[in-house]
Amino acid sequence: MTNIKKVSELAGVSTATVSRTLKSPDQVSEATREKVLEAVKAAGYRPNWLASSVKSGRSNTIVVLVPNLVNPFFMRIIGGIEQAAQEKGFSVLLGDTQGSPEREHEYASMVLTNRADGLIQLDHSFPFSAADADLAGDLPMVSVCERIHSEKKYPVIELDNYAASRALAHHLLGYGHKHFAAIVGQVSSQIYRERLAGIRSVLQEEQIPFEQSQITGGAYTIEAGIAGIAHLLSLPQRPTAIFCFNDDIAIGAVHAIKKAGLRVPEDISVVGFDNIKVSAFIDPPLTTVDQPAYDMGRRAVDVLVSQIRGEPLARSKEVLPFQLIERESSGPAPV
Amino acid sequence: MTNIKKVSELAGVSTATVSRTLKSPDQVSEATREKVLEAVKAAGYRPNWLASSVKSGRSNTIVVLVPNLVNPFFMRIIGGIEQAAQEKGFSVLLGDTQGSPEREHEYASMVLTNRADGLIQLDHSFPFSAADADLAGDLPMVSVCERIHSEKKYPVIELDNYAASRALAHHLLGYGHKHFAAIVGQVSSQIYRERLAGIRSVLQEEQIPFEQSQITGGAYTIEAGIAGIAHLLSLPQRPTAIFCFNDDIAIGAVHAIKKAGLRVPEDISVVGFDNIKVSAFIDPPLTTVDQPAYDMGRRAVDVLVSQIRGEPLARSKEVLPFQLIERESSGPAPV
DNA sequence: CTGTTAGCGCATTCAC
DNA sequence: GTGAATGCGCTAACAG
Repeated sequence: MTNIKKVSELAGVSTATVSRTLKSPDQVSEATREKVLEAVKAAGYRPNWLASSVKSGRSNTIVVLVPNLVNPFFMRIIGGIEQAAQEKGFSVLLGDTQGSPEREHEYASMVLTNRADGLIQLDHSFPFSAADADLAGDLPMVSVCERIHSEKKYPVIELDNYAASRALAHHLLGYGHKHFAAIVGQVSSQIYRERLAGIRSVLQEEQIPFEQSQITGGAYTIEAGIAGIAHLLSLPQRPTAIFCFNDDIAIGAVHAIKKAGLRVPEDISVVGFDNIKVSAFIDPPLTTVDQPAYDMGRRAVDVLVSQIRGEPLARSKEVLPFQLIERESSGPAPV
Repeated sequence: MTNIKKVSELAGVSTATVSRTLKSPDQVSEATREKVLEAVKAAGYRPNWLASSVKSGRSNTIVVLVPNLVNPFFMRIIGGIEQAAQEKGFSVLLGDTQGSPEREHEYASMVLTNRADGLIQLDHSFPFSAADADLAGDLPMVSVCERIHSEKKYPVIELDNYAASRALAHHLLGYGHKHFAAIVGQVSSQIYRERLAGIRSVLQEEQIPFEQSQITGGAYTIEAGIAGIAHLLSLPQRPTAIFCFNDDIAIGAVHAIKKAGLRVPEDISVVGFDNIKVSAFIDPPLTTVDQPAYDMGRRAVDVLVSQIRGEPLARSKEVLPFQLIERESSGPAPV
């Protein structure tokens, strides 16, 4: 272990001077600076990050809690987080929770133990358990996509889900659809409520019924899309247009519809949310709502870091713009 | 900041006793243990991770270098890494390099500065630059999928690419194909060479020509698959079977072939590598080679952690089994 | 501009 | 079984 002391001896100066040479070179004379830098090089010295962090009390690290690593939508968010974090001198600790409260708790505790300075929550079950009530006290935390259930207000970066689902509904209405259905993701969530409310508001304006039996699903997975179609095709009134609450669900739905011998969009139109990469390349390409995932990640870091620095935050809710991407999985209602 | 001293005062004992109560409770009498634990609870004390790590000199953290977060294959590996790391008490720092040598360098340096104890490389360009020659000296490091170019031998967890591509080639030969092509990923890589060698070996046995003009591509992306098809369809002799070097390329290829008015597999068979989730649900479902990504991640952690602990490693190369998944994107050669 | 001193929070000697 | 003292590696305050 080559430490600062060894370098100081090598350069014939004090350890303080070595430290200064590296942290604030302008406080050191040209001559000694050169001497020190040479010694640093000769010794192959790198300052021990752990030691500096103990002093400052800050780890310049943030934890990202994500329910599922394989969802490309989350990963695009994390890409934005990573980029922004690096620009600000922060590292990213990955917290794959798999939806487990114990794991969430464990990762959240890292902030309490100075292992990290703050938390970005891509899941939405915080505060996880009763055991975390204390812990939730004063954590620097930002939520992406989903508001956090807690007395304390945490900032949130989200999409205008209400408006986005209204846009999708109008898009499908424009094609003359009258029989709708939805395959949703996690039910106990803000997203679920807002998107459903958006759809309902439009259909009510048009006096089109939308019953509970037309809503199915429960997970953001391809399998949920397949199972959802199985259910919906068994209904007495088969829907001609289906809202899928993310693109994975939509991919499963398209797959199942085609497997059942029906066509997309001639028999059934399918629309999704997220605009993941592959959505443009399946058959048919998916009509979906583009979410600026990368930017959401970047903004989350901005907000979190100012929280960590104790700066007052301008607004606690940030709504990013969406974009309706019309592709070929939606079309005129069958006659 | 509630520190160990505050707790010791609250419990009326020394800081050493508090420390012991938490680290090795059996060295403390029942009575004082209870007293201390009560004080810990009352103060809401959590040991400062940074401080303990300075002492031990180990951060129990590993860095994962990944070229691209959106590739679901990598993310499955990282899922395995995360799981195994957590079981062993390690945290995972995410290093999204985007293929940039500067970033790779920066992340690799973290190990030198005690910010992390070791490195898992999912990319394969180490040692990144000349500047890293020193750095490469004695880094605990494991490579997944791809051997590292360096004098020093680093352990590697990989697939038997040679055998896997031979299996694919035999599969296609069994369907009577005689005109082959390949859309490859990164060219300067072990994977490229091994897979191509596997294909070549089988085709040579059958006296089937395989020229350089039948090999195209250069990136592991959907776009590369599309561009590859554009090239291959322009050849005088159109191939009837195409090896894609990952599923993303294959998805692009299938998309482009259908867009050109041809059918998969009736006109052209397409096979991939990786078996990412969505491959089973596109139209047609993809014939591909399943790589045990999750297990690869787990094994990588096993090997890395024993390296960190200074244990001698049994073997420096570990080859995991593959599985040929036959689906509907491959079929009889057109007559 | 530079060296000395002190201390971050904790864990590990070594005494008792 | 417990406490006092020491030091991890580094940086900040204070002298000079």
